[in-house]
Amino acid sequence: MTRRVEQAAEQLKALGHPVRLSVLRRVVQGPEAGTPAGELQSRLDIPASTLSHHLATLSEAGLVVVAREGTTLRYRADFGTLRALTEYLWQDCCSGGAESKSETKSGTKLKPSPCCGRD
Amino acid sequence: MTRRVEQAAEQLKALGHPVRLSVLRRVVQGPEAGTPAGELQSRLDIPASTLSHHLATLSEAGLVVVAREGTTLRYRADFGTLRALTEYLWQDCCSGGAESKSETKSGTKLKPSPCCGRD
DNA sequence: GAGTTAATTCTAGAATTGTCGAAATAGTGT
DNA sequence: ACACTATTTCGACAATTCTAGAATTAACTC
Repeated sequence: MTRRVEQAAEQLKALGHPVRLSVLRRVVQGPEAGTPAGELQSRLDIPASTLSHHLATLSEAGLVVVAREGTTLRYRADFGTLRALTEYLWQDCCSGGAESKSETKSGTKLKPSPCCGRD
Repeated sequence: MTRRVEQAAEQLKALGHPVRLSVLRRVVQGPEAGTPAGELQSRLDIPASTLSHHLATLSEAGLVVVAREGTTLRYRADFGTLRALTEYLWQDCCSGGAESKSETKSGTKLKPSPCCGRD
């Protein structure tokens, strides 16, 4: 159980909630400078305190970053973290599933995931 | 809050636990026919009932598939689901973070995620 | 059918998470 | 300092999740 596994699990868990996943999507698609918490709140239509709690979760997991601008707080995605997580997931868990989308030119059913033996 | 968001959240949540993430890694790297629950159990060194619970969670989320072979149950990864999830995560949440890895030939900081307006 | 092995389901207690109103904090303008 | 807005923190309760021992089911062998 390396540190990386724990970290990835924490981040995946943070994404594992409909509201938080929606928040992330909005934030990713929003302006580079970040999306104000208030805007997220009115779009998602949930109490501010609830949203704030979810934002804190995303933030603690390192998936979003916050910056104050006057009285409003702008949240933006941390693409570095996001990309690293997706890559981890892909490499360690998903790649090699060559069967799933018709057949690859080279033979069928190659052994999955190349990166092994380090957990 | 489309169905897809809910589903992706459920799957991400299932991955959001160190034990389950470890299980998935083992299963992905294991034999195509699937890895026996007992083998997972001895490797991870947790009570069988606890592991069984986690396997059920992964299974309900559609991330793994089970098949009986005599008295043993073999779990294997469902690469279709896994790939779809990774793709979803990448496209909707991560792509566009072009800054994170040096600079892409074409200009800097393009607007993130292409797929919008459907949540 | 009795015995054995593999794994799940049952059950229950502890711990964590989710929700949200009320109160507090931070920043801005007057 | 006061008022106003944006957002968080506090506090409390409900709901869910985690863990693991005990009981159970399933399949095989003799």
